[in-house]
Amino acid sequence: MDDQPRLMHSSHGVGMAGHPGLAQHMQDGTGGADGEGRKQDIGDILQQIMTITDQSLDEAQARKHALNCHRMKPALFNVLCEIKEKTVLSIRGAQEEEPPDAQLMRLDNMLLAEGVSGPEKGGGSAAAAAAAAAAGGGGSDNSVEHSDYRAKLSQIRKIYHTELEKYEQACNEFTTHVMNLLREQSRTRPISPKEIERMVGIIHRKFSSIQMQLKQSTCEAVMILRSRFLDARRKRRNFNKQATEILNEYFYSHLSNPYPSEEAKEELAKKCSITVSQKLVDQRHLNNLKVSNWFGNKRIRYKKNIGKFQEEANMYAAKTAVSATNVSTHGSQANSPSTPNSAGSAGSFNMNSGDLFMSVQSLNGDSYQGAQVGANIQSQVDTLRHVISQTGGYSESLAASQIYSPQGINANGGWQDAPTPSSVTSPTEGPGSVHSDTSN
DNA sequence: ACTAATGATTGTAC
DNA sequence: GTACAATCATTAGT
Repeated sequence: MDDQPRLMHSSHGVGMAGHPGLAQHMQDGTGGADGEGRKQDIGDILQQIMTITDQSLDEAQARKHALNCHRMKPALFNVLCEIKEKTVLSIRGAQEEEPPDAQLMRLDNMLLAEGVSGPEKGGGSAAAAAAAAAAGGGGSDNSVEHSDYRAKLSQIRKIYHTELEKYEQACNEFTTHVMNLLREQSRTRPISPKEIERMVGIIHRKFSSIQMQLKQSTCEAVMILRSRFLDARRKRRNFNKQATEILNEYFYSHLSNPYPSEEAKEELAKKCSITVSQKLVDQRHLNNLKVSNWFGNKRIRYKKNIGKFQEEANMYAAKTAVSATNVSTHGSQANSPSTPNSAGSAGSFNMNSGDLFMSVQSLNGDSYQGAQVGANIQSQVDTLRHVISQTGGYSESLAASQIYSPQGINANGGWQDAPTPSSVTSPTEGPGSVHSDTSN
């Protein structure tokens, strides 16, 4: 870095004298007078460079020292600094003081929210398992998934922190290096402390932009991880046995109208521990959607192949029937314990209880004389059909072949479109004993 | 490896 | 917006 004064000096002192051959060569080139002049300059510079090595180090040092000790040096230095400052400010003044970057803030927020940049949360997987257990209730199936996710996340976190540290260290090292360099140079060049400060600022900005890139790629990694592990769309998980049981119970006890209301869906989701591990979106809506999906699939698959589902239907029917009889013997309101929202869900279905009983009567051969049902509770109606099958002493196989005719489904298919659902399976005439739900 | 089951998605109709 | 039907994609049983 001591080349500068030497260079300046030699440009005056040596010139082209030492290498006439080169100068000659330069002059031989084509071009006008202007170009020739420039080539002359270039030749000068080349010459200087070549002669630098010829100079002795001692000589250079001596010259440097003489320059530094010159009595006019401080004054000249100050003037030059001032001029430089003014020029630099006029050039750069506008682009200084940029506002805090919104993008950077977003990235920071996200990293903080994902637990990447925040404080360490205990021992990684242990905390993850606890969190998963807390979130999923009885969801032992997705805790594995969660811990896997957490492990990957902490891996990202680790990489992020080491990289960040590396960058910070490099930044500091580079800053001190540049500062030292500039301080050193300030003895021979007009460099004010202010300029050093500004240079440090520039360096920091450069490094923070690198940091931002790091943050951005970390965010991307987290997003990819999220989508891989937590996006239920991609990674389908079967509901656990208990959840399927609860849903099936509801389905078969509402077979005439298997359309749970929003409230019912919510309750079912809660009961089944169907929870979506996404805090940012409307979780309740997603949970309900899962229940809706299940019912949609169930309806369509049941309708498509009723025979296949008969056994299952009888099983759940027996289950709910038992609980229903238990409830009724206790003299309480006729409401299936598994279907607390049944009353509300019976609204849209285009079939009344009377139709149901018509089918019930025909199915059993005899007309139904059994226990009276509590008015308009649709689930009770459904459930009682199986009470009949049980108290009537029908064998399982017989019940399977007869009881679960799709009383709610007409020939056109679909529960909803059935204008006279009973007509398909029960041509036998018979007035329904209950006509409570005719509001639809 | 093959297949059935099953949760999710998509397109269509109302 | 919802339901249905078809389909996709994954899981689980063999």
